[in-house]
Amino acid sequence: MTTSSATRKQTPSQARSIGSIRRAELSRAAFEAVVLYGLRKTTLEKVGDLAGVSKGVVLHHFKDKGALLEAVFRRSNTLLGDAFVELCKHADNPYERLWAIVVANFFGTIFNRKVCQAWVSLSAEVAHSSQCQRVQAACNARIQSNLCHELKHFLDDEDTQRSAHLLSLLIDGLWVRAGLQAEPLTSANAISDMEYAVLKLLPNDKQSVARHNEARQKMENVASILLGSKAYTNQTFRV
Amino acid sequence: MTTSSATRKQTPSQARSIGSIRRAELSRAAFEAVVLYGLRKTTLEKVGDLAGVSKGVVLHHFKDKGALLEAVFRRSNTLLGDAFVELCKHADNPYERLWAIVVANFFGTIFNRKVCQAWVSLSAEVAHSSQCQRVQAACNARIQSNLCHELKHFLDDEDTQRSAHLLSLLIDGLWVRAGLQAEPLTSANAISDMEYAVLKLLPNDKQSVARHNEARQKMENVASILLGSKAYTNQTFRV
DNA sequence: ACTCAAAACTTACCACTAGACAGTTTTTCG
DNA sequence: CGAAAAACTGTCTAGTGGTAAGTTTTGAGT
Repeated sequence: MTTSSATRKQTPSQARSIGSIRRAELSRAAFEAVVLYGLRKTTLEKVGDLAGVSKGVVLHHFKDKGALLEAVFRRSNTLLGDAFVELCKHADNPYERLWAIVVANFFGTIFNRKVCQAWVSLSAEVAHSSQCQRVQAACNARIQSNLCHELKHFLDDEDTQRSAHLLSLLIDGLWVRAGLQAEPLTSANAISDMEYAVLKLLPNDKQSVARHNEARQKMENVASILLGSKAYTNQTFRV
Repeated sequence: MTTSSATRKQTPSQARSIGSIRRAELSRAAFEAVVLYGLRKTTLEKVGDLAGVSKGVVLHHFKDKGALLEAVFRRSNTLLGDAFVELCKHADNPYERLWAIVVANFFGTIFNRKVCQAWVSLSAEVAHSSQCQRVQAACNARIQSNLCHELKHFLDDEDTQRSAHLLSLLIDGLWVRAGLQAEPLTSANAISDMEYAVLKLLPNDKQSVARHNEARQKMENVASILLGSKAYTNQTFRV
């Protein structure tokens, strides 16, 4: 009773407080602003405008600009993680789960020049916040753990660790490139690069290659249905 | 001030104009500022202070802050390239030249948390400038071409291209990680990751492994002598 | 040595931004 | 209802990027 008095909000149908809703709106608007204008030209006022409120409101919900960007960063990573979880529900074996990870990271809706640029900006911006370093570390650890969980079906312990690490590095590399490179880096290209790496790191006899191919195509299909239908585009990373 | 008049004296052997000297000084100071304070807190005034001049001077030599950061970016990439060229002079075969590329990118003097953080910040900042996109593209092309030139001794054309691409992606990934990760990523770790990748992508029979190992150690030695002695540390990326 | 124009530099200034703050409206709940 | 908490607004300040006008230094031509 006394403990719950801290969170005094209790609208039975709506669990979230207005504050948390606003914070979500604002971090979404902030991400949009970074995508639209670039980090350097993203001001609190523009974020407020995009959310339909005044600049002051932004600072009322986030103690400073850093905290706002921190929230955006956390939110982006969460969404990326969610995409993987969603995709994983339709993956039935190690091959498919492996490709669920890859496809979740590179599917067209969230993998494009502007978004990757924003991601790089945010990462750089947020690097001094120890809070965000933990988020980032947790995110990397999660991806790596997910990769390990699947790769161990194909490799021994030592190689599983190293390969998972390499693949996660490759993912980061592709995101940076996509953000910096002038000519756009398509999802197909990125996934193809990952495929080449996977086939070099894992057993690549004829049968394995075929199963990887099959799994990749299935997850790409699932992704295009899931991310296309579910209004993921409007809700999250629309550009 | 006698000091300022002394610095402005130009010996006939020095062909460079005062302007280009100042620009070099300023871009060096700007890089230092980004490393010290982070991009967000790097102001023209601080850059001026680090270079011992007023803010106005900075804008006199660079039309705006973007142009300054652009110069810093170009300068960094040039220095990285020079390190490779320097190293390459002591490499006598494809193995050693391959490891010259790797070692040049990851040797301790220039590969550390602060510098990588600065690199990521700059990359993100500069992504909108088409001028810098060309610099970046040229830089990537150069690394990839260098890699191809050596890899083709071990692989067919198709695999050479793809492997070179993968390795250059891996380099970017490692730089980003080094910048964002809380716990520092050592040169040894980075080079070890590259080694694992190289051995998976290239022929990895006993003899090849031995020659790679030998080449890696030689280039590491050369690097520690070259970069240590030549005051590279003071001149360029001192932290 | 003198002139004078260009280059280097300084200073004063403007528009805008992050952030603080005090005051006002709206929600929430006893 | 009514008071307290939360949401919100407008205003103010310190700082920042950028401009422009003015001052000093440099150096090439006479």
